Amino acid sequence: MKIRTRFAPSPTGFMHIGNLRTALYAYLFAKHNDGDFLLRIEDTDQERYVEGAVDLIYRTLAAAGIVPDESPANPGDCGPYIQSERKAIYAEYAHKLVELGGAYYCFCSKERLESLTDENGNRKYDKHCLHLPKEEIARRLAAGEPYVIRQNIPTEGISSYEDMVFGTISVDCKDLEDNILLKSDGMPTYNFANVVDDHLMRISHVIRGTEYLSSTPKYNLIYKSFGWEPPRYMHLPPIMKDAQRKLSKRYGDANFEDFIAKGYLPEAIVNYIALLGWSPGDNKEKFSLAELIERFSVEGLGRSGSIFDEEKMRWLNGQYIRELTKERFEELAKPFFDKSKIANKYDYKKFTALLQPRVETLGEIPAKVAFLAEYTPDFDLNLYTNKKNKTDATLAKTVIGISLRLLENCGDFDINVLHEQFSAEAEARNIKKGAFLWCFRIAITGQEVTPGGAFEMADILGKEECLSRLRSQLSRLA
RNA sequence: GCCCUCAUAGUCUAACGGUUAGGACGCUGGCCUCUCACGCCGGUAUUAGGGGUUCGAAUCCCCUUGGGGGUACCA
Repeated sequence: MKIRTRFAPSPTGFMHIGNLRTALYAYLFAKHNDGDFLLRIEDTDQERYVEGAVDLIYRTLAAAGIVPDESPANPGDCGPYIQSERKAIYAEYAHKLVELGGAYYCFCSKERLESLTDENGNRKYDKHCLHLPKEEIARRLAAGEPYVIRQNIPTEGISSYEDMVFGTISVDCKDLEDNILLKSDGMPTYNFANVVDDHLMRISHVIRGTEYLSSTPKYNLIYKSFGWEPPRYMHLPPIMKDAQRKLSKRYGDANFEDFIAKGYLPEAIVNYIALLGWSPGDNKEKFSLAELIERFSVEGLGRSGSIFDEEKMRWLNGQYIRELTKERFEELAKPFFDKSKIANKYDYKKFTALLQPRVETLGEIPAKVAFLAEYTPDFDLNLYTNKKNKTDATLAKTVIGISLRLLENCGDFDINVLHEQFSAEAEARNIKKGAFLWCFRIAITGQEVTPGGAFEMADILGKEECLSRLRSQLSRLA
């Protein structure tokens, strides 16, 4: 039998890292086994539907490199792939399930349901409508009375299954309730839709979050009533924001698009989340999507929740940035330069070579280059003092004088040539190279820390700017 | 409350009865070096607690504690 997995999000908002990871694992498992991966939209709760959410799901999967074999946009033979468009299918199967004895009509009012609440605030449906006479049911149905269809859970017995991650899960039927399968608006609940769809779409392995771990026996009872073979299950532990809170869609925690906007690379995000809850078994940390498909295994899945750690993802992202070709980095960095204070000033390309080993996310670029636009000649003179290189303002004055003369007399503004001239001059004057360059760099940047050395800074600034800055410094040191 | 479930450093994880408990992030010391960064070398820190079983337990069993999930006309 062909392996078929699915990602079945409900379009209710952001795609956070947890949702993406579920999709990723379902995709990896399918592809590792030469199977199909499908996308199904679970929009049976119209109240929670969020405009644009479906689009976001497509965009996110695409950015992550996850391509569904079947989806609403690219249907196979199991369509429609949007649950709200499958209403008639659910109704048909719900009524069939009633005939099979696995479900029954319920006409109970909200008030009656509420009256079932006990002193502890717990409520469990009492199967009242299960015992309604056939004729009464037919009459009320014919009269157009609103109804729901409930699952008829056996009053005794144990339902269990073998989860591929957690092992045997057993639940006593008496702890289960006759849940609503088909709502009064004719829409199915998740409890029913997931069963019908997974069966009809020939899903072989259901991969989803642990929130369904203990309700799966209940779903298997439905498969049983229909006489269907249930799929295999892999439940995934949650990704946490901290020790006690799950990542939340509602608050936009750790959402994919935000990370992209902050300058994370999709490959790095995918790599990071793949390792959040799955281990290859060895110490390898960097994986391309293709390698993940190759290596993915159920044995590597963990059973406890994992806290999302942006620090580590940032580090991984840095690794990816450093491996980018120069051209690719320039391309990716450009929008961030355009957003910075030096937008359209200086030569971006001269800067990208300096920045590539110095940023872990592209979003750090604007802050790293801002100083160029913020030069003020009256910066703190103490910057000229550097213990290790034994420099101070007095030495700086000498160095600036020499530098100015060299720069004024140079023909081409070639930093390699200048570098030699500066070195020779420093040596002749018995000034240590480190000291010389420290003073020079401070003079032209006004910054203690710069993303690059003195000559690299000079190269970016250009001859005229260097001259003007050096002159301003010479005059204040005079 | 009841049911399901989880538990190795601050974080992600390896070990599937026998290792000085391994790797990574973080933090930190050093090297490199014109500052910063990259890179390289080193260090720090872990089996939640208590009982068993066993020659031997992070690993198996029980209890406790703590965490997560479910208990909806949400998914």
